[in-house]
Amino acid sequence: MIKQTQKRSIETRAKLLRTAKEVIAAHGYGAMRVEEIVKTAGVAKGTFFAHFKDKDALMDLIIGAEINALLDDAENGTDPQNLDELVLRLQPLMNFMTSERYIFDVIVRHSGAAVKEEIGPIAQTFERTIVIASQWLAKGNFRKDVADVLLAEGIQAFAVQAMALHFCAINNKEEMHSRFKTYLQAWLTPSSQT
Amino acid sequence: MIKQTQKRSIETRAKLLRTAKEVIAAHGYGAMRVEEIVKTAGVAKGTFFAHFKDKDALMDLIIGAEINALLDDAENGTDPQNLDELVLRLQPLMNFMTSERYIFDVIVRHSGAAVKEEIGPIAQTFERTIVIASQWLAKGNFRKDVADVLLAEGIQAFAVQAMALHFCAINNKEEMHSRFKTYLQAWLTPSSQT
DNA sequence: TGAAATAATTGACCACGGTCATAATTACGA
DNA sequence: TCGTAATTATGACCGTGGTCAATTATTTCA
Repeated sequence: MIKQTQKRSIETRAKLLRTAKEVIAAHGYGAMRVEEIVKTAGVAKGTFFAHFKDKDALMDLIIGAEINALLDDAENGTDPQNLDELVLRLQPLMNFMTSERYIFDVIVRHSGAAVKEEIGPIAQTFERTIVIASQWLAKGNFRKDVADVLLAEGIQAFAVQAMALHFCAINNKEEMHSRFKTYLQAWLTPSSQT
Repeated sequence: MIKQTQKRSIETRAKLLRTAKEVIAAHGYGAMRVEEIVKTAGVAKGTFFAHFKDKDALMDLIIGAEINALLDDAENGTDPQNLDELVLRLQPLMNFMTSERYIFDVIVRHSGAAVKEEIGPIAQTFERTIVIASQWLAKGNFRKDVADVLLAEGIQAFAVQAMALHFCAINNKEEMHSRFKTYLQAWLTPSSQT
């Protein structure tokens, strides 16, 4: 049986998404309430859950889209050739991911796919990041004794670590990036150590 | 003004903790309900929140204690001298952390301290892990071109990465450990690569 | 010992995510 | 154009974490 999606349904979904983005723009991600969205959009609460599995799924969608936009930016321009350029290129991404504690939590929760068949938007951006980073590594002036994909996964691991530590009250945004650089220096250019 | 804690209060808190552990033992961490605990313990719901900031704080306490016990085990015996021994020594810890999706989420949420002054139990175990691991690294046959503490932080980052990827339906427990080993090989013994 | 001060407990109440039987709307064949 | 089936929307309702003014228990001290 082929399910026919009615035009009405598509419009409702679009309206919910639009409203969600407005609410988020106004009050931030963590303050987003399903009840506020449905009230603002003028639909019943049940309608929301007919369109999105749960609140987290909506967040996955919206945050995933934001990350993708930032990855688009990161892909533009000449490939980073060294450590500083690499760290700099990833700064907007990490800044967004740490702009709210709630965002970081959602991202970590969705960074691994729940089911093989259905990889969520955020999990897809993680895979995309690996692809992009390993291409940079292949062309740039980095360690060559291990596979680029493995190196890229390491970059991701260190980025998560630096971001997680950022949420200690002691650490600020600047420390996050410099810590990240320290990690990558040891990871990507081991021979350059003194 | 010195706040005096009454004996009654200490007993109530102990009863809540005991009951919580029983409930968890019976149904798992993720299925733990505050309402079930207070009902079983025979106290009002408000009493629970007079003793613990929120449900997460209780989890922080109980899971932190469990991790500490596993770290005690890991500290015993001769220090791991090579990669295989290191990975093997950390297996019980990683197995516990990934035994439930909910546990891993709680751990990640608490791995960074929220406030400088008050570092929670789980965050403390993360610091303790760094100390233990860097001592192993100092004595064992591992890379010496960077500080042991930095290397230890990397181990933690890769462990988290391996555990996060474990929750993809595709990956099983065995893959988690072998993936972890692959990471550590590139991280701890870069010169050994072909 | 009794009354005031402090500590601990209570449970009705709220917030908010999520469910589901029912109703309304739309699509489609005759 | 009507009747029927499929799709979508509705909102009362539930589960559960968390709050707080009121009540009860305990301590202090004259």
